[in-house]
Amino acid sequence: MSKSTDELFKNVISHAKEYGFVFQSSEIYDGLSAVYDYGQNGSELKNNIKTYWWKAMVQMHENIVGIDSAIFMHPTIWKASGHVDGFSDPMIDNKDSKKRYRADQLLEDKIERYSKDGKTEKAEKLQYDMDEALKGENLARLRELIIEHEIADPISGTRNWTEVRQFNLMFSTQMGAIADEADVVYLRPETAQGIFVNYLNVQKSGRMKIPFGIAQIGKAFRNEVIARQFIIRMREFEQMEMQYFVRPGTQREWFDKWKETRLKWHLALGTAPEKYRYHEHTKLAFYADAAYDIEFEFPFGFKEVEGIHSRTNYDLSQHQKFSNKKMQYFDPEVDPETGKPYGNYIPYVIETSIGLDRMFLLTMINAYEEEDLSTEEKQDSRVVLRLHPCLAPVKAAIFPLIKKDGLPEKARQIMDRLKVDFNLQYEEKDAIGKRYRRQDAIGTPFCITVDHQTLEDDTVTIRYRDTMQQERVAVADLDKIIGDKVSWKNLLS
RNA sequence: GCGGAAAUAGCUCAGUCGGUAGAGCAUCAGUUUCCCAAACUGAAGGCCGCGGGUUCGAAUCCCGUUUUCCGCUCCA
Repeated sequence: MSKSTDELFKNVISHAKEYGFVFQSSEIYDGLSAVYDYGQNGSELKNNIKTYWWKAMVQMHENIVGIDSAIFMHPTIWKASGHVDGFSDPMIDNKDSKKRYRADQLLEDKIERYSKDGKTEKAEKLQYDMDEALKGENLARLRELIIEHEIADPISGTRNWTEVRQFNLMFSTQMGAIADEADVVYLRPETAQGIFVNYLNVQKSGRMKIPFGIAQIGKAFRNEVIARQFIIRMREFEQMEMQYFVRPGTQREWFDKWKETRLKWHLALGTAPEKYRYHEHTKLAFYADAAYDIEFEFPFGFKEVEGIHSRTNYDLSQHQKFSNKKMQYFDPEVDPETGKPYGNYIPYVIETSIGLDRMFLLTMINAYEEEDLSTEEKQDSRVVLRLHPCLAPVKAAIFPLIKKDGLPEKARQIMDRLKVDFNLQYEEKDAIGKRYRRQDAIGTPFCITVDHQTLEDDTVTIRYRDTMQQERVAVADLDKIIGDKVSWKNLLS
């Protein structure tokens, strides 16, 4: 990371706090690690990003519908999805090599070696001890076994081990008043499962025909081992996911289509294309048959913003198995090869999953500019957020040029009419130039100034954030001028 | 989780040898009425992250802890 980009990132974080975009959670109590709150401008920006996504995905596609599923779900769902077993391994670190191992894996290796060396008795004894420890979830016992059997790190060769810890990325809590094993529920680690378990409900009640999609925006929770880099990795975060259900065999074609469609969505905001790249997963997760990430070049390097995964029929098949409910879809369309309908099958799924918080950060970084406005006479600069007008938290600010002569009253009148349609701010404090700069800092695309001439001919000046140019326009035309620039048509057509 | 660094006003940061905290910007009120950070006057804002210890005395030294950043690690 070069000094200047490092500096830039720090400045964006400071700016985000100073102007009410992002605060650390529970700051007055020293903060809560890797949890953040969105402030008055941040929540507006975040909502606008959500709206852009929702409109692009749901509203613009006749065959995609949205849902809003609960964060709590039946615990068995997480067994079916692989989240319970797949990420609750006992881990141990070697302090010298700084490598992390699965404790049971280390013991298994040792058992194998005992067997090979003909020490069958020892092998059996260790196997028994280990099974007992695992069954009882006795982590301390697992560590004892590693120490007792003098297991050394294959890299460092030392036996300088940490405690054995259970890493489970899911947060759990109890449902019901009495704490009981059976009442454990998890906070969802992804929103996708809420879509899968509702797939039949939506398909039937919405009379959806394949291919169709179900979209959802919502919070997800992961108890990350380490969470850093501001809001890049948070313990509580928000995802915007769409699962697209397709006929088996067509997944590649839809995968390619969504891969392109999603990148276009990003680029429509005006981001330089070289800031984005695809990253192909070479090592695929157990449920996937293809996976690409859309990565953005953050100041600290390219990071995943969105994943497009071909999830096969893994999730639906698993839910069919665990719930004993048929997850199949009857496809009446005629297969040209056989001349018969495609019939019953479990659909394949293409997933697009974007991290809303990362998208938010990306948008802030992209928009942030420290502009040098110095002339020969004086030094001058401004911080401006060049947000797309559709995303800007405040669409326009209305200023009386001065605080008297009836100008504030006139400005209020205009404000009252426009605020029905647009999120506006009114300011009369300080010199006009300062007010302009304050709006630049939060990315407001327009500033409307009411001056003495306004009282005579009902015209105002409108000042553009990006060019700092001003124009004199009729008050009556303001709705259209602002409306045109902040219309979603600019992004969706 | 390991190693390193840091934490002082809303933001960016000073703070000497251990002697009870400052600046710039920002904020608020007033004067001024001006189209790109104007000026002037005034005000508010800090248990120096938190908890211990050493000391007559700690923002400063020591220990612990929390949070943040960097590297490694992790990320079904």
